[in-house]
Amino acid sequence: MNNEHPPCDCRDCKLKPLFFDNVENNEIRDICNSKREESFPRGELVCEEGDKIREFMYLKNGLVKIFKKLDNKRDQIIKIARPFDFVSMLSVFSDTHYKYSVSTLEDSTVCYIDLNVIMNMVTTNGRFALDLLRIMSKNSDDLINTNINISKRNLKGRIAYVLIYLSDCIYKNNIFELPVSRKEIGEFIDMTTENVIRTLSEFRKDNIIKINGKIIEIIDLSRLMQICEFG
Amino acid sequence: MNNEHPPCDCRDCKLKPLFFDNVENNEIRDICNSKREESFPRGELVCEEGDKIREFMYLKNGLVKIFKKLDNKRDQIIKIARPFDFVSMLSVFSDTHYKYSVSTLEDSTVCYIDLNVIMNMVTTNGRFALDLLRIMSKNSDDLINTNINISKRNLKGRIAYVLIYLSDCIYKNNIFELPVSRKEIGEFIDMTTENVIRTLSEFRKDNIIKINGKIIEIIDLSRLMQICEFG
DNA sequence: ATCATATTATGATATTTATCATAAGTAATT
DNA sequence: AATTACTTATGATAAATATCATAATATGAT
Repeated sequence: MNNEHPPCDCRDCKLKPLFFDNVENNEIRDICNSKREESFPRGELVCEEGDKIREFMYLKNGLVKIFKKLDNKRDQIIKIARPFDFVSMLSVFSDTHYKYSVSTLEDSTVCYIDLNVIMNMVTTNGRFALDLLRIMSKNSDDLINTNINISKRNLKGRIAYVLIYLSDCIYKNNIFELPVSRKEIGEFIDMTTENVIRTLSEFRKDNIIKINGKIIEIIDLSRLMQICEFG
Repeated sequence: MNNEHPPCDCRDCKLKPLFFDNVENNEIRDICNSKREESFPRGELVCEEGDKIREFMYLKNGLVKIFKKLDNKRDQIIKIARPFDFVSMLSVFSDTHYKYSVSTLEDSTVCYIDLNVIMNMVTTNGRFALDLLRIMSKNSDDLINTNINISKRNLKGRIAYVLIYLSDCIYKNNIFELPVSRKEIGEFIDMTTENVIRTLSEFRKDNIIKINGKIIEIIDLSRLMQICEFG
């Protein structure tokens, strides 16, 4: 047995169903042998737009934001993603360099797989190729939907939308700690920082949420859903 | 020779480089035998959100809009696409029903290919699979970029952006006929119809463009580019 | 040809949202 | 402990954008 690699547990990886459901054991071995894991504390840059794409990467645990620089003062956050939601496929198959930056919003672990291994598997394992196509297709749809959901809403509706998104999709709890600053919320849903703060304050005054720094508690969900729906 | 099918010319299709560069002659024959072409006059619905996806389709010539219903009064236009820009891959690999509607903005021809033939080719021809992944990846990137380009601009900047887009990318001419109504422009770049009309009128008054119904002539491109850049 | 309907157009006004100013609280650094 | 920079907070004001009203023109249907 080869001891140069860490004990291989890819076969038990909880992300396996994401793309490796249709991957044979010998292929899994290839992946294990070439994979590399890296842990990042909260607030760290995982990759930067312009960087050369060297590996296929996916989020094993944690939370990240995917964003693009607009100017010195402001980024555009494209997506806030958890494991299963994020794989670096956006540019991998169409470009040699990243078009977006990724940084961690919580302590996170990223798994890197040799690009050639992935490419090779696409060409040799048809079901894996179809899985990748399915995931990319899903990603695209999600992007489109998120964009529509944001741009069709007014400011109150947008804040309601993110709060429900964080509560429902990310933390599955009506009380949670914001993983981002007010400024970043604005960069995600196209608002100024002041208006993010103001709108949150209004919700607090109207007893829809409680605010304690970054801790948010949703205390009137039905009202919040109503605002999300009708602005 | 089998005369049940029309003379097969897929090998000469100008769209071949889009995905069939890496497809062998016998596979091209399969495609030819199962393909079907349909012509639509301007303003026709090609598919509607909710429809069952029966075939893989791509635009052979013409111009289409891809959109989603927001409510009775208003759609969201996601993309205005020409051949090479449009293939119905958005939902094909992740869903059984269309998530978006497509309708023609100009007389158009759509080519339909049996989904099973495509799926089968993905699993048997690795380079074709990689080509599809590359195209989907490119599509995603384009979507993200367009969205950012629209949302970061003010109304004048948005109108300047579409005019330049139509002139540069679609018609390659500084004089062209708008393929869409003012309302549709608004549905694409998130403005009210009135403001689209008003802004176009302003540009006319400032001698940046000439307007004659749907005919637009850009007479001061550098000024328009400046507005596009700085709003 | 006529009627109904949608599109283009413009002005007045209301609403929404951004900007500017100021300040207090937090976090990081020296 | 002091300094600096960043975040949160709030109010006042300006600017951007939407809404409402009205009309002329164009388009499609009968």
